[in-house]
Amino acid sequence: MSKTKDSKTEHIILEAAKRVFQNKGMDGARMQEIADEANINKAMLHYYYRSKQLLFEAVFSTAFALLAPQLNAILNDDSSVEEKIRNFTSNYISFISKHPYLPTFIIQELNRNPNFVLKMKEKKGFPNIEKFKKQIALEIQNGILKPIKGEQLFINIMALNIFPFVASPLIKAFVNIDDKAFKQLVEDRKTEVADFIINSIKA
Amino acid sequence: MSKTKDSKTEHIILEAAKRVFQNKGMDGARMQEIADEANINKAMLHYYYRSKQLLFEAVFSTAFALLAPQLNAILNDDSSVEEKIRNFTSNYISFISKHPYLPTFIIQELNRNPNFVLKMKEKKGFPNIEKFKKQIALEIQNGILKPIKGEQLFINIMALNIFPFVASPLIKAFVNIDDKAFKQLVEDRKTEVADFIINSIKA
DNA sequence: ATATTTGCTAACCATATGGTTAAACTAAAT
DNA sequence: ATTTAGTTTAACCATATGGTTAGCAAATAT
Repeated sequence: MSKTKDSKTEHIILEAAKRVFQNKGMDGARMQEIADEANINKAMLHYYYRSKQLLFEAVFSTAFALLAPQLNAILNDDSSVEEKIRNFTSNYISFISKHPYLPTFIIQELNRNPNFVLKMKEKKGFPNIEKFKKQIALEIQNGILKPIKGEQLFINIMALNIFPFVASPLIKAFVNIDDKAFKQLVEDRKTEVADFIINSIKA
Repeated sequence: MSKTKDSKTEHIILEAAKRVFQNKGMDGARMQEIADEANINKAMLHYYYRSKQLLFEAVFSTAFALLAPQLNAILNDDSSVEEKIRNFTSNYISFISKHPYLPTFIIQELNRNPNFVLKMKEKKGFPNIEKFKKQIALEIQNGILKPIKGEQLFINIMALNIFPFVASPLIKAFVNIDDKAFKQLVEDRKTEVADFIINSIKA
């Protein structure tokens, strides 16, 4: 059996690169380490992806493309704000528990190269907050929610859901718990966070 | 005038290293860049700090020592939970606005080297959550607060206060605002966040 | 059957990088 | 004036690192 059109090697490289880049970041990652991880010759990395930068961008785009739809769920879905918050919180925490490095990786690399976010903004499917803002304003007007700016609520939802994963080493240290207890704590947050938010905003 | 005992150069190096490390991280920082930033010969870095690793640790410890007391304020202060939350939120956001790279730097580097957090834990003054937990339990018992676990509340407070700084490029993109509007948004959070939390937990 | 393309490897290259060294300079102590 | 101790510099070193090249073998096209 020969190679498929979209060479299997290319895919193996991307997977290996994902693991290494997400652990070490762009600056900490080494092309040799990626090659070792993929069990191939280092030259193959350049054969398929030309440069470290381009390989990195391939990994980053893939990662971002995985995350974006999760956010669009809360921004563009048609259910009520309360429903959306409950669904999002539960789904998002499940999702990130399966990809724990994702948010840290994305946030770290966007901080390293903020101009990078512009590239992402151009792509279709980039999360947009406008519809969400209108919905919040409407539910406030209808007396369902207490007054709050859509932007602030959105940031709060993001913060409460994402932060524990980004700051896990810090939290484990402060709260003085091991990995197992942390996992449980995060699991509890699936409902905890939604309750916390809704308690706060419901009129 | 000769040099003081604690050589001025040593201090200049530390300041330069702080700027470079906080911008580029351990992996992205270059000793030559730090030397240039300090306007000195690269060998001086090693003369005063032996190695990149030790210079980095000096910077990191300084940074952490700056942040820790801020957290202890909410954990060990004697005022009521509501007061603490209002004070902390306002103070912390003011503080970080002056040192915007601090939390990102610390979180990024702890993720890079989680075993590093153990070193910090040993130091006295390392934030401890026990007293806070007891206080929460007590105020719940007294009917002042709705039931919530101290750990979860603590994480929520951290998340709401710290996350916007850590994820600022992402937030600016999603909410579609420039630096100025972001600054205003963060300023508003000084009271916004406290209200949000207290709304949620007050019985 | 022959030529061409594709996937792949080992060896190599130029440069960057953290770190070292020996000598020079400075200022205070003798 | 000379010694001594601390400070600074230029030059250097070994290694790591991203990237390139020439060639080979299998597959594909002619």
